Amino acid sequence: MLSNVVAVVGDEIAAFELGVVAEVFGLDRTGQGLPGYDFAVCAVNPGRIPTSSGFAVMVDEGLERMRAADLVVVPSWTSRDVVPPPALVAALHEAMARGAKILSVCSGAFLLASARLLDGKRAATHWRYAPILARRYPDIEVDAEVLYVDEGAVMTSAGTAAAIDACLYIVRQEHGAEVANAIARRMVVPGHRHGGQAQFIETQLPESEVGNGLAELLEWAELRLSEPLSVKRMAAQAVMSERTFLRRFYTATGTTPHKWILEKRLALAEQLLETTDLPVDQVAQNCGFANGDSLRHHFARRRMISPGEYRRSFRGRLADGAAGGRALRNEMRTA
DNA sequence: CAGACTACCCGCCAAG
DNA sequence: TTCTTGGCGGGTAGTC
Repeated sequence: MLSNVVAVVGDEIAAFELGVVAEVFGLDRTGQGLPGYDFAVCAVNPGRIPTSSGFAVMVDEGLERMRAADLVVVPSWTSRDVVPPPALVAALHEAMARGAKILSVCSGAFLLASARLLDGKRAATHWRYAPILARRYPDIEVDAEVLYVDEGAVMTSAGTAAAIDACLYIVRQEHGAEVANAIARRMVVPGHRHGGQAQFIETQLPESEVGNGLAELLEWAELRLSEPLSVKRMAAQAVMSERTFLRRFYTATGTTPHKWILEKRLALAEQLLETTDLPVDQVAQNCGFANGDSLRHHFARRRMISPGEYRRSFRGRLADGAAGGRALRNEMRTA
């Protein structure tokens, strides 16, 4: 039975992700007949820790607090490009060996991956980071389409709000659906959400306005940006004639399929340029551009800058890893 | 940069 | 009658 829950943070806190964990496990609901948890937040370096949202949190506990935990949660991990502190990795291994369950949220999967806790396992992370995680750790089977993955001892969940689903899932396993649903009601969220995180990929218009069965197709296409996406193929996927598809597409998105895909591919290219050192030709391939020239052509035309310049200016502005992580997460939050 | 080729996509229009 | 569908033509844009 999980009764002692510890959220562990690095040198920067993702406020929402930590907040979700604290809301589910840290709030005393025993007065309403719901289970109580001994909840704490601990830090690699205790003290005043800034959040990515402009305010700071006081964390008193250090890593030794993890020794009592039945469940260790990593709500996010700031420095995805930096080797994590050995003491933190050791504490995670110790917790795992002791039989504690470990849960990561969003970019927290990078910490677990770096600590080699995900080797040979399936894992989830925010959809924007999934390709990066998969590339960096070929041994991990990254699933970009689910809200969370339960591998028993280790559990990973997708971006931001998927933390709610993952935490409630844990409660449901321990205490049953009734308890989990009661907590969900208190939080005013659905007790159990179906579907993958793909449903949160930003679309041109609110989903309610993307009718005509186009919403599914947009999701489908967005997950396949690296593949050839002709009008013919998409129309077939949407089970429509090409002419009707074009009309409905324009009605739903306000743009044409070709322009929509181009914009999505450019956005993906920007992300890869910012967060990886892949050569431009490789970035182009991963984004569905025929070659580097094609990417450079469209990038220059729509962004008024070359891919190389874009990468240099981004890296120049955000030289240190922490600032880069903050910018990425802030950008993600607007998605 | 040029040229051939291909795909896109939008007006038009007949059919349901 | 009004609306939607879907085939066709061909100018334009993208690809090689």
